[in-house]
Amino acid sequence: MDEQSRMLQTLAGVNLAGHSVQGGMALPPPHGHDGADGDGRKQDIGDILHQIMTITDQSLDEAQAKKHALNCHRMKPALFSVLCEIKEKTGLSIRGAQEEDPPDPQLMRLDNMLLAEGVSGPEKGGGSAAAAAAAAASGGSSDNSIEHSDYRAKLTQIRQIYHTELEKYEQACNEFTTHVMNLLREQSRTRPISPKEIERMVGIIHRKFSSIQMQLKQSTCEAVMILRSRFLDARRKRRNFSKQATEILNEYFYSHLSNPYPSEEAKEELAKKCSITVSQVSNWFGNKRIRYKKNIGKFQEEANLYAAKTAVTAAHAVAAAVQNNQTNSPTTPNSGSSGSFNLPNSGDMFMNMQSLNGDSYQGAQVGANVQSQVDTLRHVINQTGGYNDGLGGNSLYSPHNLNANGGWQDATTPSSVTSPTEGPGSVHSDTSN
DNA sequence: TAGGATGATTGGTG
DNA sequence: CACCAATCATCCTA
Repeated sequence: MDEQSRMLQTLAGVNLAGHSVQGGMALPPPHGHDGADGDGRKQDIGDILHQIMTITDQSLDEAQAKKHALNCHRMKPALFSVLCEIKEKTGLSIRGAQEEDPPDPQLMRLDNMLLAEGVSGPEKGGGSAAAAAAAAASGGSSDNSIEHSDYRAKLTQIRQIYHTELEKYEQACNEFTTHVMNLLREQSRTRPISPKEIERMVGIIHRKFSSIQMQLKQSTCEAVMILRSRFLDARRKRRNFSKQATEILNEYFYSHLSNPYPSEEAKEELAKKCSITVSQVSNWFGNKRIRYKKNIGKFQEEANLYAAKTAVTAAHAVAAAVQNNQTNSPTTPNSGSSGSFNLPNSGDMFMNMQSLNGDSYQGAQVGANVQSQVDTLRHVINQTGGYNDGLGGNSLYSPHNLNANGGWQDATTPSSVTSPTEGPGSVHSDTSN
């Protein structure tokens, strides 16, 4: 143990003793005398250390004055060199303890996500990928643009908040780092502080701030996730179909009440006509079948309404077809014998009626369905007698096609005469219910 | 604002 | 895989 270490130990002992004795008492007056003897020297050093220890208790001006006094003290160089030596020894362990900080995987994940969501990264077109994903997920309905602009607006809002906060954090981090560096530089006059140490301290500060940044990124990610789920969850953004679409679907449903299972082609056509997706058509029919079956009475009026509509349409169709027959050909292609609905194309009365009305259902064959339409018309007209007591169960669209189990009867077997539109041959459903 | 209407989802079935 | 039945979540209207 060298002379300086011994001195330090002595100093420490004096300091502790002095501190414990003096406690919170006022500082002793600064010593200006020349401590030639050992006791005086001890006292001197004790005072210095005491001043260091109590410096935090003092006011700023007082501290500055004391600091200045310390810096100017004749013992300062000696003390400084002692501290340098100690630092040199402990410095190794500090350097050894300095860990390389690899990129935080979680932070990387958050960064990637924010980039993917368009929150971070280039400003222009931010979130367009997410919006496109939203478009794909929502089935491409017509009001998507409104949804997307809303989504984008909210995303922009999040982005702005994120960037503002990030900027604030960075600014605060820089300010704090500068402040700490100034402090350290200032302190380096009294105690040995190497540039490496300052660097290390800056590193610590940056790590602390980056952990705050990570929290910011995390909460931003959460906000984006909530936004996404809100916009992508179809349940949340449920929109009623347009009146026209509902009309078209209902017309099909009630005109195929004996077997309300549209084929894949029919679904596609309906989807096109209603500007909805095929799966929406399937959903609609699924819901409609269930709800109709559950509460037939409730749907009676609706059924009658659409039956009347169908009747009018059918009348027009028949008139047109008959006229067509008279003027063009004595025989109707594909019409088959009376009562035969074995139409190769569709047998889909509704579809063909639509065609006759000038709509563009593909594959419709006017002549092929004359018989079916005539039958339909006949059924409808016959049924009008039951209209008055519709609620009595003898109405236009009695659910005679529902079997005992509550399911629709197998349409391949002749169904109830109350079926207004379809004969056995008209089955075209994609199901075997 | 309550309650019905309605589109979508989920779990089970054949 | 299509369908049923139940259920959810939102819309709409009195």
